[in-house]
Amino acid sequence: MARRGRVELRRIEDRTSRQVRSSKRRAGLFKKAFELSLLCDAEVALLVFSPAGKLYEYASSSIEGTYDRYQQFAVPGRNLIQEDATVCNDEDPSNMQSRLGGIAAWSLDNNADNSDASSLEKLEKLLKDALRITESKKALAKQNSGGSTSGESPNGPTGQENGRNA
Amino acid sequence: MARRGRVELRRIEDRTSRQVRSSKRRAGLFKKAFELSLLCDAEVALLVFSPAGKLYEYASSSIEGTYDRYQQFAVPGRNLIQEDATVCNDEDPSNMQSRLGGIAAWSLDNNADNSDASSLEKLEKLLKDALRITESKKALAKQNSGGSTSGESPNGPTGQENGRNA
DNA sequence: ACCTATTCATAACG
DNA sequence: TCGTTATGAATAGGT
Repeated sequence: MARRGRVELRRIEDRTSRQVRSSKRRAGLFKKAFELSLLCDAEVALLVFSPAGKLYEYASSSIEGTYDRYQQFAVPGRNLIQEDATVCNDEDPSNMQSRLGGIAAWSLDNNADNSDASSLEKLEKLLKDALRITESKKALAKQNSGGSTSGESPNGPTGQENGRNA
Repeated sequence: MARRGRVELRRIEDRTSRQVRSSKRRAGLFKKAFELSLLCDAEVALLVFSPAGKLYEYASSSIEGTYDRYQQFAVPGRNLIQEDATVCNDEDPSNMQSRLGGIAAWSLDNNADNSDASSLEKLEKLLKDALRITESKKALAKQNSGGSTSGESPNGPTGQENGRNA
């Protein structure tokens, strides 16, 4: 009733089995990607094309944005804003945060499957609430006219992947 | 000597701990990505920026190539999402999941200072997209298009991997 | 789709 | 940072 042995590291030949595996593993992969971005404050972009040519995507911010950043890394002529990576901030539970937390929880709970009608209605409410708050905050931000661009903490070296650094 | 309980679904506050887990989870994520591409013959592209701004990448073929495919795939659909259900012959649970993941990520990324206009607009877009999908799904009720009818697709066995993980 | 046995991933430590 | 180990998490296969 379970795996007999270790997972074979080659392409699954059986079509049905491969499709089932694909769904499950994809869901797992997306969850892991989300958790990494959440727990470790990383910017993650993930694209998956199934053999059938179907697109699945995840991005902690946006695919385009992250890809842009990636390209900047690859091009030496581009200067990156260099700031220290001392980003240890706290939490600020706000009304918005509560709404978003609900959404996040829903998201994780319904990881692989979300075709349930009642769940969708609940989600819809969460989304509408969050949107309303967003609009309000946006209006307020305009009044203050204070716009600090989003900035992470880019470090220097180009195209470095697996390295230790400080 | 091990996990005392379940994993907290919150940003890791302790800096050292966060970095250690980041490394481990990143490695795990890359491994999963590799396995998915290999076992299920999927095309996978994964970009991760650590909070320190370091780039980690994995692609079963190439980042550029997959992103290219993504653009061709995603852009046409983006303009016509709200069309009649006839256009949406591809039910995509992960798409919703991705958007929600993005929202959740935004949530923890920006809750401390969500007075930034551009960030708010980004969130607004995420919310609206998610809402739209929710509405569509609700309207479609429990109609299931059956996913991929037959599996295989004109995708060559691209079993390459640039991964650098153990 | 759901369940269960088993492997896998990984948090806490040394 | 590396290795070990106990425990939670993911998941292959069956139902």
